[in-house]
Amino acid sequence: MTEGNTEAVNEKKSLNFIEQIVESDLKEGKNNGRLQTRFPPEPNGYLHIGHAKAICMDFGIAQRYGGVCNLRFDDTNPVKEDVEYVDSIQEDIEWLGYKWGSIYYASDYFQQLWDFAVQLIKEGKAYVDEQSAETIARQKGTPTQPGEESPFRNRPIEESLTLFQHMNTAEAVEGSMVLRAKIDMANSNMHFRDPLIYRIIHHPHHRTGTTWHTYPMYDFAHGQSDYFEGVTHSICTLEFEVHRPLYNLFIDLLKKDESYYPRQIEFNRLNLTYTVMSKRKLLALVKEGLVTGWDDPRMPTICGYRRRGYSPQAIQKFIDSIGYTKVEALNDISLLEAAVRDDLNSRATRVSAVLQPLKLILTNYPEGMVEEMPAVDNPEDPNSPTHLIEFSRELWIEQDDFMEDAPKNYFRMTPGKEVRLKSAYIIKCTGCKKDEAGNVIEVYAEYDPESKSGMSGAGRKVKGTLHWLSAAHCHKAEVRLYDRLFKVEDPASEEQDGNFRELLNPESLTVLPECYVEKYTAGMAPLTYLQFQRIGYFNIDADSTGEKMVFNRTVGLRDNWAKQKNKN
RNA sequence: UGUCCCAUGGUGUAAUGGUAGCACAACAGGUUUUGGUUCUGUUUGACCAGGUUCGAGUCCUGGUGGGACAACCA
Repeated sequence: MTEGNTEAVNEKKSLNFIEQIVESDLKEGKNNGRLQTRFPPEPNGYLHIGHAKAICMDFGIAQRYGGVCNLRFDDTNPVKEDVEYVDSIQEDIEWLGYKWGSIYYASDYFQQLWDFAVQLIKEGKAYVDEQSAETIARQKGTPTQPGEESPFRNRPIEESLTLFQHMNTAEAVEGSMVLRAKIDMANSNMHFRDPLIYRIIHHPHHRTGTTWHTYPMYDFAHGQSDYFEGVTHSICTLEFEVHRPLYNLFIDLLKKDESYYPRQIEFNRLNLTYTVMSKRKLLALVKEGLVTGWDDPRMPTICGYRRRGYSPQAIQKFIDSIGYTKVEALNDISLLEAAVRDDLNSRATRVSAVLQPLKLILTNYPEGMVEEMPAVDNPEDPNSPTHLIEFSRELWIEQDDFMEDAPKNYFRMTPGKEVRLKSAYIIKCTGCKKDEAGNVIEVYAEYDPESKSGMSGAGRKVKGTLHWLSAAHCHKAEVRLYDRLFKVEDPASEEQDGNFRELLNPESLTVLPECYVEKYTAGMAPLTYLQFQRIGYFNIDADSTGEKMVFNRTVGLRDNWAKQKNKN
């Protein structure tokens, strides 16, 4: 008999609806058995966690089914786009752990798209409209009322051809004319009511400079770009559902080969409680200085989470847990926090830090004596290394860890009770000193020399265990605590007339400039994953200098005491 | 008075016509040199009405509720 069978390996995970489609397409031999996806961001902002969901789908599904995923910048609107974003997008995808096959730009296809547009004009399927934007909008009708046809709709083909050429010259006046596809002004799908496919823009393009003066719109670029590249599964979010018929229509006009047809599939966006995901709003927060930048640790951007101390694995785990469906969901932030705690529990190095310091004096510990106590880097790892931490007569503990009159279920320092100092001794609290105002300024205790960790006397049961730092052997540090960016659960739904700024949580950032941290952290690089024992997960900020280290709180530890305290 | 999409515990998500399960959250307890981790247990669910079927969360019809669509944005 084989010992310890492989049962666990067979653990079946159900496929999401997109995986099912891909699997069956592959099985049926569609597209000659090819799988090709693309991640198509517009380089007009930094990537946020909603993009991470798309990235995990686009790159992940290609990986799982032996396909390829390319990165394509959807750069058809030079007014909003910039190379700054092109660079940050690549950095963020790589940080998340994905590799693209090739990098493409929609702007690579400007000539092909132009030629296709010319072909449509020649076939009488497109025309230049010289009406104003307002007039065209009015003629569009409404979702419940049909539109009316433009007076230019049936102008001679030659005229449209000439005007289209003119649209691409420096002399063309922005807004004076557009190219429209001639489809059906009465169609119930608004996107079929002679959609605009080219508009005049003189703003220089980040890649093509001033070569072009007229640029294709999304609907005339996206599907065609997919087609030119050979994308088989064009996966996007739900709001593009109504664009799909138009996507297919242009593909049909382009198609030369029965064996290949790209397919658009839509899934639900990622929405998170207590934050916003709209690029417009995130940009406003940055531009107005309401946050420190795109990488402010309170931002839902990839670079924000990175700086906050989230690991790529934690983000992937979260996205895996919320799944892909067609239901418009609002995901609770606690799912994200659970994922990062779970990941960091095995990843983070444990160190001691005191955020709200209170002096503790061990009155029977010899003055001038210093011991080095071994501390485990990560107790989750059986092979974890240890490091040494100095112990002496004067220590820092947390203010929260002492209470003069304590309730019964308080396991920490209170006169007459014993607690353990982690990795050191069991001590008994003997009293405290207060200032005139009654604030506790020093706590006193006696240590039991027989109870040092590792000695036989250390075995006795003591309910509370505290972290500590030797006052003479630690470093000062600044610690930044972060809370939810918005004070309401769903700012997007509660905002009215752009007042989302008023919904910001005024206490989303708390800076503690006078904290203490173990010397062990001194040589560590920014982005090191740490756990401040008994407090939470923290990360070293890039603002750290040799003089003073700066830490960001990623997420607190689960805190059952806080819950109990509130019940008392 | 349109077209399309969606509806399973508090939240998110499974099941592919055959015992409604999982994760998070919540609650109770065991273990613990982190009030962490871990382990055990508990509470909570099919939008409504019809129909098809031996059998419907699943298929059909009609309602109800939510969302998307009227940018020279993507």
